[in-house]
This record gives sequence, structure tokens and C-alpha cells, in this order.
Amino acid sequence: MIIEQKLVAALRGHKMKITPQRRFIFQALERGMYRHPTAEDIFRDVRQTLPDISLTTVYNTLRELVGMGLLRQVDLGEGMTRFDPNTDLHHHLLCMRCGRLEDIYIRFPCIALPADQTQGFTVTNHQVIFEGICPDCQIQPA
Amino acid sequence: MIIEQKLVAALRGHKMKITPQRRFIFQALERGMYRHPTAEDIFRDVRQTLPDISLTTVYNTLRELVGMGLLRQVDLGEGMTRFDPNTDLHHHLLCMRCGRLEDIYIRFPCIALPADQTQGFTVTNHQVIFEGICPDCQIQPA
DNA sequence: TATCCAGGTTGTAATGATTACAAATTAGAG
DNA sequence: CTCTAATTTGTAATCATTACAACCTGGATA
Repeated sequence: MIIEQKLVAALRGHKMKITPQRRFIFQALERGMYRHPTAEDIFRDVRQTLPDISLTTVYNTLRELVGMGLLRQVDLGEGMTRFDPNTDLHHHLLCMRCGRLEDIYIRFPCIALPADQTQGFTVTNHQVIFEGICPDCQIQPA
Repeated sequence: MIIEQKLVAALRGHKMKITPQRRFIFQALERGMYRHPTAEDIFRDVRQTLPDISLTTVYNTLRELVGMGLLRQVDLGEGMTRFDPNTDLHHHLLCMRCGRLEDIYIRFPCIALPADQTQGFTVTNHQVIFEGICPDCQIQPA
């Protein structure tokens, strides 16, 4: 319920309407059975309870949430975007073979860009992606 | 010449043919006027000297190079893939507003995944993406 | 509670990057 | 020089995502 409530509150704060479609999308994110769903994943999930929801609505809603900073967008080289309802600072561990993606909760205090290396950028955030092979893929032939 | 030679040698090693198309693609990567080109960027560049090259060939070649580990693939949320001829371990600094991407050459010795956090993965690599706003975009209204 | 409209939803069509495929070409071994 | 497997090419498909226009509705208002 935590995520859903947070998102509903955010909608109120932005004077946006709380529609059943949005509610179900939030619940799908909440259910976290998959932690890094694609738009299509959410669509399939919500469809089970709201069979007439449109894929466009899912895309719209996810885009809005990202815009409001309530959802993190994760881009790997998969050809599609994944969404991460966990906006806490954390990192990722990616299987290069099957695409499995896990969260890593460690703080790396040494990751900071010295002022003389920012090239004038204002740095607001950073993320680490660890690449490797997951246990399942290690077993398989190759 | 360094990159081109390295790539040509790699082709030989893999018993692949050294075609003019591939050579010009290597040279375009070499020219590094743009350090993180898209397939389209390379296509436009090579076209100036080889007007009949096909976009498909560019995609094929880039894909092969990535597969051989000679080119790094960089995926941001831009809807297209960028390629980085620099395979040295380095990190990136990304402007969230205009997509400008710069290299960061610092080693962060503290970035290592403790054995009890790998979830069984064999970790082979990692990269850091710093997100922020570039100097040009800071000036502009918003 | 009934009314109303700005914001939301939907289906479909468009877009844009990338890949598949089959026919034509060519690098390079013999 | 010949021959063949690898490569290139152009076009057509694919796949994720966005644009758009018509319809619908949450929730503010009276």
C-alpha cells in the first residue's frame, strides 16, 4: 500500500485526477513481483483486473510518474525501457546474457566527481551498473 | 590510426574480410570528432567518402564490433544506441536536458561488490553514469 | 445531488530505431 | 584467374513508443 498511497498523494498534490486506471497501475507497481517492469509488463498485469485499459494510458502514466520523479527509468541495451518504483538511491546488477536485473543497496562513498572534472556540469545524481552473468546463465552451456 | 589498426587486426584474427566499408567505418570511429556516435552518425560520416554505403552495413559492423568487445555500447534513455570506441574502463557524465555525454577518467577504487551481495552473479564490469545539467543548458531558461 | 468541463482515456495511425531477408557483389584462398 | 563463402545492399518487417482526435469522467461547484 505504501507505493500506491505515495503516488495517489502525489497526484493530489499536482491536482491530477485519481482514475481507476492510474490506481491499478500503481498497484501493479506496488506488487513488485517483477521489480523492473517494462510498460508492457504493467499493461499485462493491469489488464487482468481492468481488461479494457489501453497501452497508451500505461505509457502516459509511467511517463508522468517519471516526470514527477516518483519512478526511476532504467535504460539498458534491451530496446525497451524499464521502470523502477524504488526511487531510493541504489544501484543495479545486470545479467548480460538474459537481462535479469537486481538491485544493489550499497553506498559507495568514494563516488564523487571532483570539481575540476565536472566540465561545468551541475551533477545531481549518479548510478552504477554492474555487469555480469547470473547464476542461472552460468550453468547453461553458453 | 590506432583504432583502425586495432580493428583491422581483430578482423584478421576472426578470419573476417577487410572490406572498404568496414575500413571507412573504423576510420569514422577513429576520427572521434563525436565521441559517442550513433549508428546514424557513423552512416552520415562514412557516406561523405563512400556515398553508396548502406545503413544496414553500418549497423551490422557496429554490432559485430560490440560482439567482439572492441566497441562499447552506451545506452541512455534516448531511444537510440550510442557507441564508444574507447573500451578503456571509464565513466560517463550525461546532461539530462540535451543528452550531451562526456567521458570521465577517474578510477573509483571503492566500487566493488562484496561477495555476499553478488546474488550469485559473476561480475565482470561496472560503469558509473553521472547525471546533471551541462553548462550550456544551465544558461538557457529551462 | 446535478451540472459541467478540463483533464484523462482510448484506438488507431504515425514515427523512429533497428533487424530480417534475399538477391547481387566481392575479398581473398587456392 | 577462379570460385565460394562472406559481405553488402535495398527493401520490407518489427518493435517500442508517441501523436492525435474523439469520447469519457473525476471532482469542483452551486
